[in-house]
Amino acid sequence: MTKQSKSHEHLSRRERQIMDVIYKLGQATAAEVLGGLPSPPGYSAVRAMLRLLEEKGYLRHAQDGLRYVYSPTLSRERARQSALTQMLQTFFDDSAEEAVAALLNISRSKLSDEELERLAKLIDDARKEGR
Amino acid sequence: MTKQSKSHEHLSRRERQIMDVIYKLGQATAAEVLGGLPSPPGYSAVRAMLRLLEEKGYLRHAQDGLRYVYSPTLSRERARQSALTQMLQTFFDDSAEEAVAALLNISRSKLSDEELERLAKLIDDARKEGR
DNA sequence: GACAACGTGCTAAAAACTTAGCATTTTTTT
DNA sequence: AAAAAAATGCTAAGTTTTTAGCACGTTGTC
Repeated sequence: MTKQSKSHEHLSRRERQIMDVIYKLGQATAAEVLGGLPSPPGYSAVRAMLRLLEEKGYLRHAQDGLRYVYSPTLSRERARQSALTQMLQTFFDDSAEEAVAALLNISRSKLSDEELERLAKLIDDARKEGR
Repeated sequence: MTKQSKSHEHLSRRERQIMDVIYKLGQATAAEVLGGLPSPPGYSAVRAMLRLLEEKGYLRHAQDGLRYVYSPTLSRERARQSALTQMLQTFFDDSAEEAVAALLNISRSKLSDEELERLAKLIDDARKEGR
């Protein structure tokens, strides 16, 4: 194994689930996290886990009145990249082309004309830049 | 939580790591899996885990001479979709457009002109179909 | 046909993860 | 100003995951 994506790779199941909820929401309180978990455990289990994740450096919290609001240490931007990279390696033989194709395929119906147009432009830009 | 992707969501850390290796390789023997794992455990730990994953229905094996060659139950194709969908939800607010943009961004340098051209065509097709 | 090499199955212990419960603190309500 | 409500911290127990070790089977080699 060459590179550790440093993040998701290490997390236990619950930890990962919790991080996912927080990334999805941007930031979240214990109660919100609880609401987003599959087979949700008790409230204090979630809190314990959040404390643990913070201790391990994956989360930080800000105080909002009485509550803690947790947010990821690693920016969503970077987490995205890391997750995408890992995904490319695992499922797409490192081929971005195939990944894009799969994405288009999945969301074909959901993409509006405007979105498609913007995408076309993005690719066009990439092509120009390559020259 | 509405939907379980039924696969990765449930797996423990090691289980996930092992499945990733197998998806990456397509299929793999115990020794190959071992070679692909981070902080690799002992050989027999890996074998035990493979047996467990098979028992749980995530893997099947074929015999090749003396060895077992494991492959995923869920086709790579479907696993991809499931992983992408989950990823979209977690990191991209369900926006395929943003995901594609991020992909292009990450692999800008790695994409050849031909690949970009094929992508342009894919998008073009999607646009035509939308009409 | 004995021996080594390679591979598997199984079991039980160690380690890690996950959880609940109680004590404490701060805020809000009456 | 007392009581209730909303949060957190911590500890210890319960459960699951993860691992190593040993027993057994098969194949090849001398």
